Amino acid sequence: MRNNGISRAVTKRLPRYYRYLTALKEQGVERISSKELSEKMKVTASQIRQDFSNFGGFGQQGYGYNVDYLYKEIGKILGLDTERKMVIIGAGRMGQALVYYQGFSKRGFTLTGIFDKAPSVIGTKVGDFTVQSLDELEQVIKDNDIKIAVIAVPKLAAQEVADTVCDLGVEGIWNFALVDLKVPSNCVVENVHLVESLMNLAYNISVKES
Amino acid sequence: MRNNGISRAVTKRLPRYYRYLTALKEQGVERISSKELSEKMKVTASQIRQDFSNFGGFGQQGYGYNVDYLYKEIGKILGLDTERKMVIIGAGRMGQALVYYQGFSKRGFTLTGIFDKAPSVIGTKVGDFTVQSLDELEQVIKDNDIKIAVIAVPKLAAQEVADTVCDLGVEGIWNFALVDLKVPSNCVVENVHLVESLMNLAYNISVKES
DNA sequence: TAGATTGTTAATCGATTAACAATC
DNA sequence: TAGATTGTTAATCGATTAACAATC
Repeated sequence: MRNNGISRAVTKRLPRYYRYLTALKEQGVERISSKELSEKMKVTASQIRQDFSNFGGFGQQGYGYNVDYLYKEIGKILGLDTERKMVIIGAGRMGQALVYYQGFSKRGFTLTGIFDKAPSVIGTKVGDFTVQSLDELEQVIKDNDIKIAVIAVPKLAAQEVADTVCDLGVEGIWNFALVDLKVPSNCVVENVHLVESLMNLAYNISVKES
Repeated sequence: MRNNGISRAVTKRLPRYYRYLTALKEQGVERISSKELSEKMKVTASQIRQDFSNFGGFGQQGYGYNVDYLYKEIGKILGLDTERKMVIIGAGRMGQALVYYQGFSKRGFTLTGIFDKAPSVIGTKVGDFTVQSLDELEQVIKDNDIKIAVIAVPKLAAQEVADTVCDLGVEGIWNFALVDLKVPSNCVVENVHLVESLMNLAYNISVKES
């Protein structure tokens, strides 16, 4: 992938564009203008054109955007054309739920294993996977070119796990633990802080009531 | 709750403030200045003061902020002082995982039931709960003053569920389905779109590699 | 060609940061 | 009182929207 220097405000919108384009493709729509897409997505047409132009622009004057082409290009930008292997660390409820979670594999994310340190869960089955000991993690990451580690351990254990996997060459951490992880620059973190999302909901309910 | 008109950029940061204040309280810290907090949280002190001043300001010149007081006030703003009952709709993997998810109950969110329409799961146990039929949902929501519905059904079923619960007076939807829900103005939605979060991670990995 | 719609430049709006007077 | 630190105003920066020439 080439381009950096593109603002986070823009890149955060890409997955949503991708989702709408997926739907359009499924519906057999061939082309779409920024205006039509803006109506569907409830954003301005200007923003759509501005966003895409960051990556060079994918449209054609007088025509609009070819859905299939745009879909593929955004997929490439998002790095969905590369298969990335990942492991889940922590076989608690969240870790287990993520094993079963669809939507990964469709998008080039391949789950390779799930790990825990508790002897009581090591060796148990979770879907098609057998929970492995954390002691095996190093070997598995090295042997399988694992790119993503999903951290689903309690918050007090999370930083240590992050240190370990970054050391082992993992490039990205999908963090479900409620802490801000410190990672070296070779590693990026994406947080999923569920409680904070729920608090935002609570806030918005409170405001609405006021 | 009183104030609206506060920008989303600000309110989205409140849960993170709350998290840091919880930790400070646990550590027995009594007071903190915007400068100290800014160093911990890696934001500017200016932003912290600006954010809090939206709600009237909680500090004292020359002293800083009283941790306990600030913690309580932000809790109030977030609506965490009110107990809110919620139901989970969809007893698939995600719905089940959310039943077990800690962190709710600590924050004033009380789970009251889990529902599904598939006869094969109705009646089965998930933790302390028995999965109920969707047919019972209306009665349960009405009888128990349910404020929040967690939608954890497949995307094609999500809008219909949303229509139903909004009709029944639910005030907020915590949506795990990968669709943008249309809801009336008496209802607010907070989305948790996991695949999109994972795509953001993939993007950031791609950029880093470039 | 005429109409449509892009990509891009310019204008506006909002959010963040800096500065400082007020005051504990 | 003197020092510290707030709340707030002003300055800057960035993101969004509007406008339009370029062009398919």
